[in-house]
Amino acid sequence: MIATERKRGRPRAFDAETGLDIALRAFAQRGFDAVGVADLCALMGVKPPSLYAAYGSKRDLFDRAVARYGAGTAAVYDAAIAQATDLPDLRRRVLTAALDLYLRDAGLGCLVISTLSSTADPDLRDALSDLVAARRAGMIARAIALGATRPEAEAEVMAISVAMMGLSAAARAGLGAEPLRAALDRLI
Amino acid sequence: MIATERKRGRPRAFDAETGLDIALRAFAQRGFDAVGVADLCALMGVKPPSLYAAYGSKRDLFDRAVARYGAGTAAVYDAAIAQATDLPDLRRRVLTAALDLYLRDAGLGCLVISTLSSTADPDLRDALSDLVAARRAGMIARAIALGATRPEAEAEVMAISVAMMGLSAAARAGLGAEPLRAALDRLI
DNA sequence: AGGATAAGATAATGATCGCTACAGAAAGAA
DNA sequence: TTCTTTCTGTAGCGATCATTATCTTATCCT
Repeated sequence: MIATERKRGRPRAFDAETGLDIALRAFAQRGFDAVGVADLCALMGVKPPSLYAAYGSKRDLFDRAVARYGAGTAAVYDAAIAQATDLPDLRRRVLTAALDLYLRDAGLGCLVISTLSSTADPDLRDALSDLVAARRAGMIARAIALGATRPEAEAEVMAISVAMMGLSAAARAGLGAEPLRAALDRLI
Repeated sequence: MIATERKRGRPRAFDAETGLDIALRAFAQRGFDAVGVADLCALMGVKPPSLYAAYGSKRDLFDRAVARYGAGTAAVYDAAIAQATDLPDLRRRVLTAALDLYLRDAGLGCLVISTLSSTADPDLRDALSDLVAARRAGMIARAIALGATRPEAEAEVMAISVAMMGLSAAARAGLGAEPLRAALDRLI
């Protein structure tokens, strides 16, 4: 633990990391647009000026939540992709890992996908779309490394991506774990 | 054509059916929440009081759009379900029919699924969720009639439903027709 | 023409949005 | 203590939300 030097001025009365987790949960559950600053403040037990001093803006807070989400899930996806032995195995590993993530915390779905398909902000959609495209690119590269042709790889990864969008939406819609796992078994 | 009896009072300056189509497009493209009454008025070339006089409320207008959408798509899905000969054929017929619908008009996605996964209104979500559940129930009944056990039928229909959610989200995200068709081929 | 009826536009309602000016409070530094 | 720095709460900003009261305009019926 780095010796947190005592800072000058009045100390913050809440933990910024805890607040970020709370925001991440709220954003994943209801999407960026549906979570108001007033909601976030109520959940964190904080007034708007404190939230803005700590995080900048609602969008900045969301971006930090996405970064945290990505940091927490990258290892899972990277491992699934790296360990895949062929195209069907890639699909199976990625989709089962994704569904496990989506079902955590009573079915939050994917923060990125959920907001991508629910926000009205074009800038935000573009940014999240880039994230999804980057993840797809990584899977395509791996599929090609496993011997697939580029068209094959692109089609397979698009199929995986579509399935992920469906699983995220279904998990967030409240569909239970067992039905979704049974359904996923049939998509693999 | 029924002889539209001349009504008393000042005649309406716009066509309510055309306006409903415009609203249907806007709702399917951007979701219920993201389309404001001001947007609808601008698209229809109408002022708010006229819109409210013609349709009641934003929610009423949306409900009428959903009814219209359902009336326009029910035949397609009913045919796909009725013509299916076994479980794989049911999936193939329903998903290809769905994707064709989703790709119309530069990728509107499904009005019901798009709004279901983007609105913050719990009442609206419940109503749309019931619509989706009803469609699933129809498919499950057909699957059982085709010889599947109930668990089999439920799992297969859930797989179809998850794929539909993914396809709708993907189409609305702007992914092209050919990549999506290639991906769908791999999910069948 | 004159009255009845209904749709038009203007303009405003209260509520909520993301965000912030301002002043008071709590800490270290002098 | 007094100064400086940084956070906190109050209270409110302008913008936008869905919705509507009011008045004017256009048409039918007598």
